[in-house]
Amino acid sequence: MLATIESGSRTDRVIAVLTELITSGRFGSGDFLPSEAELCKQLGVSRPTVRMALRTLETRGLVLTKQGVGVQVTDRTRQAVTDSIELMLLRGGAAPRDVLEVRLMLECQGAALAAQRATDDDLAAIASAIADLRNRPQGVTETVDADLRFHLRVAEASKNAVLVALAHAIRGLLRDTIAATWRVDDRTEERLQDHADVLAAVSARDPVMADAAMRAHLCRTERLIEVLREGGAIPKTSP
Amino acid sequence: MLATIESGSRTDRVIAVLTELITSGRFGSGDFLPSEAELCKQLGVSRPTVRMALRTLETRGLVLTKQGVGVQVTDRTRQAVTDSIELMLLRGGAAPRDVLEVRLMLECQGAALAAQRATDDDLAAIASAIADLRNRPQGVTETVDADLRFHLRVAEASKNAVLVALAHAIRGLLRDTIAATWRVDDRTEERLQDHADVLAAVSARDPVMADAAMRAHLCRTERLIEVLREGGAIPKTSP
DNA sequence: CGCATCCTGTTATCTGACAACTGACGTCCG
DNA sequence: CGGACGTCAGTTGTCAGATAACAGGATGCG
Repeated sequence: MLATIESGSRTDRVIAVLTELITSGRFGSGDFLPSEAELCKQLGVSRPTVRMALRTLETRGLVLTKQGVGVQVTDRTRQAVTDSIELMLLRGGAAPRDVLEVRLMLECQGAALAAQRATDDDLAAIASAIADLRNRPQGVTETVDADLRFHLRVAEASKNAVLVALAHAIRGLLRDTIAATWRVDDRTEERLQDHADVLAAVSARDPVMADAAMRAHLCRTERLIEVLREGGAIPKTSP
Repeated sequence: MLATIESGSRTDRVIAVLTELITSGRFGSGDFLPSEAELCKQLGVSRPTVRMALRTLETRGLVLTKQGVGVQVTDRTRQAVTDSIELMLLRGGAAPRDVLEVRLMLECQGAALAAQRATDDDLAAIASAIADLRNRPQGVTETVDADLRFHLRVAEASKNAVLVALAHAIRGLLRDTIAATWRVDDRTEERLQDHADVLAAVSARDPVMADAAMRAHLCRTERLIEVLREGGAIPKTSP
């Protein structure tokens, strides 16, 4: 048992203990924590207290509780980072221009890094996403998903987890806007070619060209967004 | 009242409702939410459910619950982002290198934007931060604060709220590391000159030079961090 | 052997209660 | 009259026990 006198509420102490158990590796990904009842006995607190602590750990992406099964240790910390960034931007009332600007920075630099670090698997994954997009899936939703997958794969090829989380969060904010751009059939062929250009630059291990290709692609999309916004297809409040 | 039938557990639904209330601005920073008992009545769920939801909102930095007082809406989302990234680093989902790399992107591009958009007030604020740093305050804490202030002022001069928020969150991660670099007296003069160079470039409205000056400064710091890390002054787990 | 069923263990939620804390109000004493 | 103190209502923190919902394996039957 811990020293009885510590700072914070009991819940906070339970959070600290469980977090330590997981980050120290005593419980690895996939392992199941003892049941809530067991944790109560071992920690000397009631079930609501344990549950509140577990809820915090779940929010932080350390565990995943499944009804009827148990509490499983996972590593969804990247998702947690993405979520909190998205919330921060939502709360801060991010201006559309600001979001687009930062996206441009992150994705272009990400593409440049990808050109330096992408493995063959990464290249295959990017190519696969492009193929999905070319095959023109049924609805707009599938198209947007494929588009999102392409950008995500490029970001992942940068091998920078922080950049992936940031890019992903920002993309989440732009999802509706980008969906609108795919709804119109304006210059679709050029946009598909843009994707191929990015892949070519990354495959050629040319950071400068990768940056430029991605920049050209995003700028084209931004111009399209601007047109749609003037036409009233996109509300100005959401980026 | 929302439709009673939605996906997810009741707790998830309560989380969604409360999050919406806050992000939509119905409750602003500083406001107090209704008491837990009141929320129970209005949402039609029991207190533990409400409390679990509130706990999630608290870990995400949206509210702050104080015993005997109530639940206050706050904006600690930047802290939440910093915390979750830190957790991701601890779990090995990201490397310290990733953090430094993203910082480099954001701050360099931010400096370039600042060169295009800084007002006279911004320039004065940056100069003021540099002056504070030159006057060599008493302790390391004050030095680090002044350093932080300098970088924050530059970011703010970019007039991009998203970039400011991200840069601030990332900086929070590096605070201890940067404090370590100021503890040693290695090439302090050069680093102070770096700051002046950035200000000069921004004042000259030269984006390329501003980017380069900031890049030079950050790279110098990174080299120092590398040296300290090899010497054991900085644990490798924290960036 | 295949399949439906039951059973066990788990989490999700509810109910009611009490403890601890905060802030403000009223009271008492100097 | 003024300030220190106690009291009190309202709030969050925690507990105990019970019930419902769920997943997966064991069991029994055809």
